[in-house]
Amino acid sequence: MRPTVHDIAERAGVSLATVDRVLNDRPGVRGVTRAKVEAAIVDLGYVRDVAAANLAKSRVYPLVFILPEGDNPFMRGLEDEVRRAGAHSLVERTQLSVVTVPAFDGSALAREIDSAIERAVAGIAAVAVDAPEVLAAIGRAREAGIPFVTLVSDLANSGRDHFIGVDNIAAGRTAGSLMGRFLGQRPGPVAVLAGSMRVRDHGERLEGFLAAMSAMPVSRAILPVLEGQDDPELSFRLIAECLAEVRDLAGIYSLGAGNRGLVRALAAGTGRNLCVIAHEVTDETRAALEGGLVDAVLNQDAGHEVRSAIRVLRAKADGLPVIAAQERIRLEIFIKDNLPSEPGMDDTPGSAGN
Amino acid sequence: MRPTVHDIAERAGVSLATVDRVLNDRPGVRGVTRAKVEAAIVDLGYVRDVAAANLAKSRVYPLVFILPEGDNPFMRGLEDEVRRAGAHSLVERTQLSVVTVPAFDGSALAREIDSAIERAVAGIAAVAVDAPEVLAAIGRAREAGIPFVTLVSDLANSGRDHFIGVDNIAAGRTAGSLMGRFLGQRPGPVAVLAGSMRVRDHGERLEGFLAAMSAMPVSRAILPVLEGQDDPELSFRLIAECLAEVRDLAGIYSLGAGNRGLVRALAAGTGRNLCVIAHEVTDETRAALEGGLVDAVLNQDAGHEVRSAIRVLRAKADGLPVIAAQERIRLEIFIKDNLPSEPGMDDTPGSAGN
DNA sequence: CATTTTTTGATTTACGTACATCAAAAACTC
DNA sequence: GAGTTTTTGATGTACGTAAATCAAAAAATG
Repeated sequence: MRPTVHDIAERAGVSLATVDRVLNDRPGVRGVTRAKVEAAIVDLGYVRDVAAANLAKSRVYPLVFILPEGDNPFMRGLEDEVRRAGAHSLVERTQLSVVTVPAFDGSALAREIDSAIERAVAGIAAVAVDAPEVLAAIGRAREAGIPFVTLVSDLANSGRDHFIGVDNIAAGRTAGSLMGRFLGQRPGPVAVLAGSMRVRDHGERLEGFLAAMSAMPVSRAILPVLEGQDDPELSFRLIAECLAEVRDLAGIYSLGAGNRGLVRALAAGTGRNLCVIAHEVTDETRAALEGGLVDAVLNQDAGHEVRSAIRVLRAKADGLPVIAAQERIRLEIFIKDNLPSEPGMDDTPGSAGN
Repeated sequence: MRPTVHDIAERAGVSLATVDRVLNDRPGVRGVTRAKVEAAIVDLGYVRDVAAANLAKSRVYPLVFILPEGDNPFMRGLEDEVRRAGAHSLVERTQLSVVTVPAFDGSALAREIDSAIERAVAGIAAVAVDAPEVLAAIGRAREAGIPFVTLVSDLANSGRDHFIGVDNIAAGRTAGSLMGRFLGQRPGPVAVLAGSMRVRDHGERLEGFLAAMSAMPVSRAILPVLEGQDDPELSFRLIAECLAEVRDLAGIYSLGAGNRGLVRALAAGTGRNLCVIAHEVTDETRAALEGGLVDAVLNQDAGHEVRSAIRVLRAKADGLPVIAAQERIRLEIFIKDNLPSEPGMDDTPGSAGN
């Protein structure tokens, strides 16, 4: 059975009050007494019952998610997942709130981080922006003892507790390998649709893609990057023009969030049998995958990321260990055949029970 | 703030003791009083604080995992995951135990299920076997109010609470689609290595595979199934013979657990540039994927499955809802480029923090 | 209406921990 | 050794729920 504070008191030959003072770093304990108590804690392998402590303290963990604004379907999906998780989070003593900031706006993000620090939240999860003011704000959060998790987009040397997202270089490389394998001996160049090359994630995906394509047996031209700013209209136009101008185009890699425009252009470009690889399962890419317009979608699971962020922030707030294997976000490859059924359909494969 | 039993008592105009009787279905409450209390519960949106209740009851959830014996690497990995989860499960008031039975032995499995029922465990997770005595044992568990989860291999019409695993027909279809795409125009037949066609899962994977291959533009012969009984030596022999006899072999689909023998035969068959698709990431398939002997591995995450089983059984025991999206096990496609790093290496991609 | 039975309420104890209070004991200082 | 300060212990209350006990109240019965 699990040791309790009573066992520590007995083992160390002190009172409950002294045990409490040691466990909770309260003043008024001599060093020699403290040592006795700490030895007893180790001997007994005592682990605090966090649920009991939370009950005693009526504790609630306010967590804030800071996400970019805009109509990026992946980010909107991420927001939906946070809101969905927040709907019944009080049962788990967690209070989720979502704050949005203009996409790529480092100073707005830094301001929201400071605002969250001011409110003394239990943890912060944010989609990072590569800016010095964000770096400094993360530092301040950590100094205030607030756990910080970067989500989807990391920030190196920021002191954040954990990054929850995929390795973008590996993502690009995976796209390149698949593209090469799917195209096989078929000749023709490949186009790349990005949001903006100023975004580090997009740069990394391109880097990985180029590396993998260049390792393929068949040498193949990669056209200059089309920067669609993740805007559906602009992306549509760029791809439509590319389809019109490049008669022997073999494939398209969409590494950003301009997929709505891409899918529209593909649907309009009748009879072009291209190999298309995109990122993130959204309504558009799901339909395109099922309809055969897109060959593979590389995905990171927004639901898993949100749950992971909550778990990590909770664990850090409680001073508990994080299960690394559970919190590692995998880069998923979906083709038509292994695409999970639509969210909202609750049937388990082979479902025959309650 | 969350309503408590005190709020219910006040709202219904009764005492705490009466609220307790209604909440816990204890005798001694008139129908009219019960209705008042139940109305108050609904009005207030009261949800039991399970952590507080567990503390009051000193509750521990004993859960049992019944797994097949043998040197099937996936099943041994599954067992490792259960044992790893069990190492610190008492903190979460869960007590995991593992019981192994001879593989495919329905009566041994039924006996262990009944033994677990006898011990009044809080939940049972088992790799199912298609046998009437197993079906009956699951029924008995459910009648005893013990939640039951089938793991990896389902059993239709068994009344189990949940299946945790992948859709094997979709798995086979995925393998077929990938094989077809990777082979492209390249001519030559494809071999299939199975454990035993008596196993329903293996039959389903083959079914899916054949369906996908027949939908490919290039018509291709599928050789008669090689049944290696998931035995490394037999599998090695069958594949080695196949390599020797079929000079124009284009690909191999390994749908069972004979991958150790397969990889050995591939490594010995120098210069054969085959497209190979296997199931489950194990030490052998990981090395083969990284070394280029295998082109893709279709995987189900054992760690996720174990955590999911625990969560589902806990939720069922508490009468709480299961988050369908979290508990859906995805069929993962791994190529060399998106293979997660080795377990035991705890680094997060882009890791720059604590 | 009297008697019996059932229901209800008040209360206590328990779980493990947090936190506060104050008197008594121990340690420290001169 | 006396006076002061610090440490320690005993105790109580709190969190939300479970569960038991028994007297009082309400309901049912004849």
